[in-house]
Amino acid sequence: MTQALKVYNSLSRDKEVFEPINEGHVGMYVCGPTVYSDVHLGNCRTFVSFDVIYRYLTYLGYKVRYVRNITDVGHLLDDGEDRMLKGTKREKLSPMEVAQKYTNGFHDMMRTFNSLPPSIEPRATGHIIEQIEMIQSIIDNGYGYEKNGSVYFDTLKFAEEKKVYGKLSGRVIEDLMAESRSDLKNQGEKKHPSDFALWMKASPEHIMRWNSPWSVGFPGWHLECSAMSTKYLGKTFDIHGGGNDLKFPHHENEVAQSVGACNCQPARYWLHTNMLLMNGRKMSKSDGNTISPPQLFSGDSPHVSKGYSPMVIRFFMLQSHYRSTLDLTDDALQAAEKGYRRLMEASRTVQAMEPAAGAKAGPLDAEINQLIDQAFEEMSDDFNTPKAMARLFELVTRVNGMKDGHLPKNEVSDETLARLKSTFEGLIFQVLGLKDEMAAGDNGTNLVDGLMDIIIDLRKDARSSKDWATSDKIRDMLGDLEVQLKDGKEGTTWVKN
RNA sequence: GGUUGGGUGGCCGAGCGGUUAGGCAGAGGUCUGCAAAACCUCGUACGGCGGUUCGAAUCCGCUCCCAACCUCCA
Repeated sequence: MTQALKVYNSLSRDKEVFEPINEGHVGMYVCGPTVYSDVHLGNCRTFVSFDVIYRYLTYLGYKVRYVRNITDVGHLLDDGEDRMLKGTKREKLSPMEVAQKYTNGFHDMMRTFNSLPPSIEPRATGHIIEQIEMIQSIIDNGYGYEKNGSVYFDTLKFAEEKKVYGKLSGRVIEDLMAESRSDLKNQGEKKHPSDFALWMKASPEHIMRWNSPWSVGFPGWHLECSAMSTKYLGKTFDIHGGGNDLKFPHHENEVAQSVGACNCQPARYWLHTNMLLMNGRKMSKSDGNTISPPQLFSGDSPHVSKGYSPMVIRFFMLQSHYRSTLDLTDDALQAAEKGYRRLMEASRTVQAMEPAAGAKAGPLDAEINQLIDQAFEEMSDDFNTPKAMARLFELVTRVNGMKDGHLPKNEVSDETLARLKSTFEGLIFQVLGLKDEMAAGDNGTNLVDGLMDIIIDLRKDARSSKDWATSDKIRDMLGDLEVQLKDGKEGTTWVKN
C-alpha cells in the first residue's frame, strides 16, 4: 500500500515516480476556464479529474498548494474579436460583470460535482503587472521583440538557441524553419508565423486595456499562466495540468516563456486529461456538439432519455482513466447510475456492519485486505480510478455476501472490518469525491426516517399475519412515490430512487 | 500533409507478452408469501493481413478506419 506514486509525464511520454521538489509538499497548477459563458461538461470532466488527483495527493499526506486560474482577459477569436468582448455585447454587461457572472456559475457547478475549491484561484486581470514584468524579462533575454506597440515572442530564435521548443507537444522544429521561407508574407507584425503575442496593442474599440511600457493594450493569451504559476508556485514547481487540447500551443508556449524569462522549466510533471466525447466527437462549445450540465441533470436534451444526477455523472467520469477519451452515451449513463447506486448501498451496508462475535482472521480476511491494498496500488499507478473502482466492486461483492450470510463474517477480524470501513469512507468519499445522494438520515430527513420506520413496522405486522393485501399495498404506494423497499434477512430497508 | 492517441464481448471501459479486470444489460439458479434487492453460475472479446515468440489483445511490419492537435477551446 505504500508503494511509490507514479504519474504519466507528457514531457517524457512515460510514467515516472513522483518526487516533489520539497518533500511532503506539492505545487500544482491547472489551467482554469475562460469565463465568458456557461461551463460545459468537457471542462467539468477535466476539473473532476484534477480534483481526484488533488484529493489523492492530499490523502497520501502531501500538503498540496493547488492553483487554478480564472481567465478573464479574452483570447482573440478568428474574427479578431475577443471572447470577453463578445460576452459583453451579447449580454449588455461590462467585461468584469461577464467575468463575475460566469465565475459564479463555474463555482456553483464545481460544487455541484463535489469538486474541492483550489487553494488559490488567481485572475488574469489581477496580475497585469506580473505579466508586464515577465514580458520585460523575455525582451531583456532577447526572445521578445516589439512592433508597433505589440510584443511578440521570437520562436525561431528561441528554438535555435534553447532546443526545447516543441518538446512537450512533439512539434518538429524543422517544420517551423521550413515555414519561414514559404509563408513569410502575410503575417503582419510577426517575424515568423509561429511567433505569438506577449502583449497586444489595443484597438480603439477594445474595452479591456491597461498601460504598459509598449502601448495601452492587453496581455497575450499564454502569458497569464506563466506569470501566475511563477508568482504562487515558484519558477519551477511540481505539476502542471490541463486539457489535452491545451498542449499546443498554450503549454508549449508557457514552457517557452518561462525558459525565455528565467531559463527555467516551469513544471517537472505535465499531466494532460483527455477529451469528453459525445457521439464519438469532441464535445465542444464552438461546434454545438454539446450537452450542458443542467440539460444532463434534467434530461432536457435529445441526447439523453432522462436526467442523471451530478454524482452519477461523476461516477461515470471516474469509470474511465483521465488520459483516455470518454464517450458519453445514454446507455453508458444508465449503467453508471445502477453501478453508482450499488456502490452507495454497499457503503451504507459496510458502515452499519457490526463485528461478528469471536471473529478470527481467515481466508476471507486475507482476500479483503488484498483487495484493499490493490485498490490503493491502482490509485498510485497514475491515478487509475477505473481499476481502483473495479477492486472496490469486488469488495462490494464480499460485503453483500457477508450481509446475506453467504460469506463467513466471523472470518473477518475486527481490525480488518475497521479497515474496510475506513477504506470505503476514504476511497469513495474522500478520494473519489463521491457523495451519497440517496442517503437516508441526513439533516432534515429525520422526520422522514421516523415515518418510514413506522410504515415499515406496520407492514411487518401485516406480513407476519399474512395480510399480503395490506403489505403489498404499502409497498406499491411507496413505489409510486419512488420509495423502494428492500426485504432482507435482517429486516427491511428503503431507498428513495 | 505534420504531430499525438485510439480501434477490446450487446453497451461503457481497464489491461499492453502467459493468470476471469470491473460496471451495465442478458441467461440459469439460491433466497423470498410474491416481487424487488442481494448472492451464486454462465458468455470466452480484442479492426484486417503477415511476422517475432514455446506463447500476443499486448512486441514488429504493412493495411484499413476513427479522434484530437497543428487557429480560441478542458
